[in-house]
Amino acid sequence: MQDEPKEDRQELVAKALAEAEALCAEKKVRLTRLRRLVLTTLLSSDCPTKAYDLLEQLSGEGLRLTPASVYRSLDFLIELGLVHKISSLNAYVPCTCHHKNIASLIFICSDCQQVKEINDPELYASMRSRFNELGLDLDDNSIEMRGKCKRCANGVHK
Amino acid sequence: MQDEPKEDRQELVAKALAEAEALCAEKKVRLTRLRRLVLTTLLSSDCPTKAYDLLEQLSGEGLRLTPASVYRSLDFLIELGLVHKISSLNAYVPCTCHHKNIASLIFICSDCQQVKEINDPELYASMRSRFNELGLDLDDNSIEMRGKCKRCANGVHK
DNA sequence: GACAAATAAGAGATAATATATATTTATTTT
DNA sequence: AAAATAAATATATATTATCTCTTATTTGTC
Repeated sequence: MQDEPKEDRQELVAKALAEAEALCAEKKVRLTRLRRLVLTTLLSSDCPTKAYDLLEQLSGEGLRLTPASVYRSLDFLIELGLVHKISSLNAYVPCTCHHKNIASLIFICSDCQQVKEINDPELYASMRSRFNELGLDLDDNSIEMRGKCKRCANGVHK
Repeated sequence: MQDEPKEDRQELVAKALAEAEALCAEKKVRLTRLRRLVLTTLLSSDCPTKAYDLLEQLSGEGLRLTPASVYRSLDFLIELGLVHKISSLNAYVPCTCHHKNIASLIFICSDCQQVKEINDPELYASMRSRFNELGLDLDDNSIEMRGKCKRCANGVHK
């Protein structure tokens, strides 16, 4: 959503990859070449990426790849919490919470389709407690919502 | 989610249809036969219904029907707010807010997949105001979240 | 009521998204 | 280096959704 610190993109990718490596080591699972490539591609993109776009981009890089392989890698990354699926877009984004294990909300701009992950423990807690009153037990990282991001609300596109 | 008043299902369907008629009249749009059938089918179901299940059910009733027609009807009903799409299930549910124009949250049980629409203006307002602080402007009826419903949290299936 | 305009539905094809299964290959452990 | 485990490939197919063009229906308007 373009309001991150203007740190170099490549640096951010490298940092996120290092975090992913560490997480996989900790969980004793393998960040294989394909999984790393998928994650890198997602991290390098400015917007949610579709499975078949991943397929195409990575195939372009000389890999021989099928949809199933891409989906398996995505599932792995999602399971680990490194990637989120945006159901309403059928697209995927890297997690930006740095694995602090904070439940987050996914905010999707209904104009520009960009995604912002909201870490707001206080808000989350108040939502969770309200749901508990209703007898409902909220899952972590399961909230997808739409609205206008700052830029679009201010009419950037108009 | 099976905790509604034990009013007769058919009565509820009839009531909802009457409300839909009224809404269409007010908006000067047409609740055609197909649209009414689609809505009736959704209202009559205990759980979110998939587009191709609608297709099959309605075809069973002697209609000649294609996917496009079903999707067109769904789009119409969604546009009017009479139906919600559950993106994470690729399925559709009738709106249960009786068109009081109250923004609601969609709660999906991650065990039984049933859907509960939560009308809680206070909670919604507090979320909206928190988002405003972040420069984000929440859309109405755009929130999809998952968790365990009362029954599943209590281990009904165990 | 007859007609033109607007709206909706039907037909048929196809696109986009995702999964299943069996087999092969690669990696880790022993 | 063999066995065990995990991952990837190949191939087929399932599921979800849209496009284009034609036909039917409804809604004013005369």
